[in-house]
Amino acid sequence: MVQSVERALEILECIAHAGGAAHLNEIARETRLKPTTAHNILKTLHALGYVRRREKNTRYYLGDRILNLARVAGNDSGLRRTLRPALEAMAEQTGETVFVAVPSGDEVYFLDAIESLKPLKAASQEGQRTPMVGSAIGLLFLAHIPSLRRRMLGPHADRIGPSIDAEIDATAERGYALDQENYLPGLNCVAVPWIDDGEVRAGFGLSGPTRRLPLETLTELAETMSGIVARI
Amino acid sequence: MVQSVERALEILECIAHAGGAAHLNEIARETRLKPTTAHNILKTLHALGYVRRREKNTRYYLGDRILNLARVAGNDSGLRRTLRPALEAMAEQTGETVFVAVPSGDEVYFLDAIESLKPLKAASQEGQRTPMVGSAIGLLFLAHIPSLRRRMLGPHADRIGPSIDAEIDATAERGYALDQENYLPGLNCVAVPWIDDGEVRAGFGLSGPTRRLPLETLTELAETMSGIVARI
DNA sequence: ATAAAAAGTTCAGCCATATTGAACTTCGAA
DNA sequence: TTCGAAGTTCAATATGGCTGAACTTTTTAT
Repeated sequence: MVQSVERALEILECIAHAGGAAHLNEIARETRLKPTTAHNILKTLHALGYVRRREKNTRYYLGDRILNLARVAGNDSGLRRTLRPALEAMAEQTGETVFVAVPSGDEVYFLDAIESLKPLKAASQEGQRTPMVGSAIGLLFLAHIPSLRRRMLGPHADRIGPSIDAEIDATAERGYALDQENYLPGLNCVAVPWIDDGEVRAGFGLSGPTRRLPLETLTELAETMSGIVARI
Repeated sequence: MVQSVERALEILECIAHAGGAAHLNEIARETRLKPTTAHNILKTLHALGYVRRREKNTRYYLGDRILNLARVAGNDSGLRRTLRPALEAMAEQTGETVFVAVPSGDEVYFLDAIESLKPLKAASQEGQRTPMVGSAIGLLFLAHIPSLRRRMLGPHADRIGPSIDAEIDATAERGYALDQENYLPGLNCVAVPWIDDGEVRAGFGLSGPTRRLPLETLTELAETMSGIVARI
């Protein structure tokens, strides 16, 4: 492991996590680097265009050059377009709030969503991010992407939550993920994977009030959703 | 400058440049690194999720984690939506092929375009990339973004083309960029900047056959386009 | 407006760390 | 199956990055 590479990327993620802009000391604290070291790396990132600064304040911003890589690495809008019909089918057939999410580093990113039309409904989280641990959709990714699981949990899985490892195993076993009021009391979720070219590229989720979605209903919905996904 | 950070990013750009996948030796050759060094850095990038590998072959691919940063750094679709009306106005008022482009690292990226309806027209380059040097739109960015100019040309500007420095100065002076058959014989272009919050975020370009677009017409078009941009 | 505090930047020396080449293993073409 | 090419590991070494102290700039408080 090349130390400074790891640190540089940690700094970039740190700025991203702070919403795209951060102060040197903020970054240094967050990454547990000495301010001087953080400064050195930021200077490099700045010189290369991956980080920028504005006249007004002393913050460090993420630079456009990152988009250079992203445009090749993958394109969200293409993916969204591909999956939209399936999402619409799910919304129609289930009547609940449904969404598409992708693993984005150590977090889950909500790519697209359709809200239920019912008076009591789960909110769309389109454009938001959520930690991997603690949601059905995150569980889904952890269960299907071994490298992610290794990176996130490693040997000290228990620190995050007891039984988390067992939960992931159960999810992997049954193929889809369930969340019964873990993410939020009163809210239940199911999530099924979209597997393309042998790997999980995205996940479809459905959430709604517990009263409408008992365990039995959730498992039925998982079947319905899997059926739709299979036809993509 | 932290050397290994620079190298790591150069490697990522190298993979991106190769279309998203590359062999170790390819990367090592391109970046002028020893294969072992490249391997070390790639191993780090791989462990962190910025680079991935597939079972089938030994190539290194760009990983999804980069999108993590890109989602915060900026979003092309938002920008495109903002600029679309202006682009449509230009298409209507000029009748030529018009486009929106952004600086993307050391290259120009074509974000959006509307093709002329005339029988002889410039092609849309939407989604493509082009070097900074050699096009009106690139000239525009070089003239308006000092840091970019420094990075691209540095002290040895003459190596790239004679008089390139003079051309950039002239572009900066008049505010918009011109290309008379430099990019392609028979093709003329104008490009005007969109300045937001004190900095160039994108550029609007127009191109068409030389016969329809003599110098005088080009300067008039620059006025027209600037007027439209000012109203964004 | 001024001063004090906080934040950011520069620098030179030292030691940890990345680099290196050589040896080894795996992959892929013939 | 063989052979050449591509990828990976390892230990030694020198390089390059880290560090703290001193300095400058920016921000906040009075």
